Amino acid sequence: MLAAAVRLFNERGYDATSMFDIAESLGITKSSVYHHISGKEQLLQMAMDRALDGLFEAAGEVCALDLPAPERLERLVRRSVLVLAERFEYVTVLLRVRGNTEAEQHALARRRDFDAIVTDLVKQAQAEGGVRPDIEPATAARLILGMVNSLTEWYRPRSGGAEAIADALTRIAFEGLRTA
Amino acid sequence: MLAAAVRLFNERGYDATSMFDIAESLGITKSSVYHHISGKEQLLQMAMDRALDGLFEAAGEVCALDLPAPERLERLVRRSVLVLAERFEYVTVLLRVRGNTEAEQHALARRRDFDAIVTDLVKQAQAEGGVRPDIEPATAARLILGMVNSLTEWYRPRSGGAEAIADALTRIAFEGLRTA
DNA sequence: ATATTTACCGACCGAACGGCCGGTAATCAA
DNA sequence: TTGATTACCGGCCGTTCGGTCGGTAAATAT
Repeated sequence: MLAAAVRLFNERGYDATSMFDIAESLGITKSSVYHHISGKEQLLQMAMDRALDGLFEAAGEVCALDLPAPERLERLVRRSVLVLAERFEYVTVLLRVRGNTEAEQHALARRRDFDAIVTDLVKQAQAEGGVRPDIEPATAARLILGMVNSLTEWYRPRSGGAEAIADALTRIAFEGLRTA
Repeated sequence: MLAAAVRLFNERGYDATSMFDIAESLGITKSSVYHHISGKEQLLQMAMDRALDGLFEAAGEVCALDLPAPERLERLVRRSVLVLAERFEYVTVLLRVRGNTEAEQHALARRRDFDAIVTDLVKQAQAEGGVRPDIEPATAARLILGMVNSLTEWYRPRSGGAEAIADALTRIAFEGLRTA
């Protein structure tokens, strides 16, 4: 049922999806939906949590590795792509919330925490050398994560392996498009 | 008035912004708003057009230049950042629409056209050499544009010049983060 | 001074929404 | 078999929304 709701949220947007729509897509009535969940917002909350938990799990594992910072950064970027692909619809929901409710604001705060982890990794990588120091760590982190998060706009789980995308993305992020 | 509406659209989302909200922020009543415009959707339409027109103007100018493809690609990426910064709130609105109405679908189609222009530029750049050929042009274009578009999520017009961001972005896109 | 246009308003409408309630039918444990 | 739990439903409620309508007052034109 969460899956059905999330699919609709992504098709038409959270606000534009009614409880009736969700019920209809499950072949039951609106009342029956309320037998299983407490309200529309709970569905949103569950979706966002599923996305955030995946991201933080990846961050925790990567940060625990005993590797040079640039290597950890690259691994976290790659892992983020894979998490996004794996929990695609949940992350898509997450990346679209605007902070209209308390639950959404809490999710935004967790996103900022994740950003801070990546920013810190960039800073470390610059200090250790191996990552160019002429770009502000926060800017670099946001641009790279922006690239990762943009997957929600066009990546479709069917369209080839996430690994290929992760390769292309990390290649651009760390080596750039230019050959000459 | 368009500016006021767009600001609210970006603060709370299009659906979550009522005509009353817009009227209130202008110090007039809802009825008065309808004296100036035909409906909520028209405001959205105008906002999206303003964003798309800027993007296509940039694309038209850059494509007309007599330069190597890699150079044109880099210039278009940079110009896109500047357009996004200049028409920040309008582009933000544009990048959030999900295609729920006919007008939104038309806007999505125009966005795809813009993507196609960038994709084509990447392809040309690969053919001429100067851009790595081991990444699918469509993938590269989407990742780079994703990076550009992510600005709507964190860039704030006050926070320093757009040129600095454009520099950082094109540097990452074309040369990558790595130094070693 | 008069006529016309422009900007605005209060009151209202129908539709859609999230959510609630009382009741029913199936499932399952004893 | 019976009692309780689970899943489900139709119908309803209060609210909010986008949008309309008839009318008023100020500005502008003649």
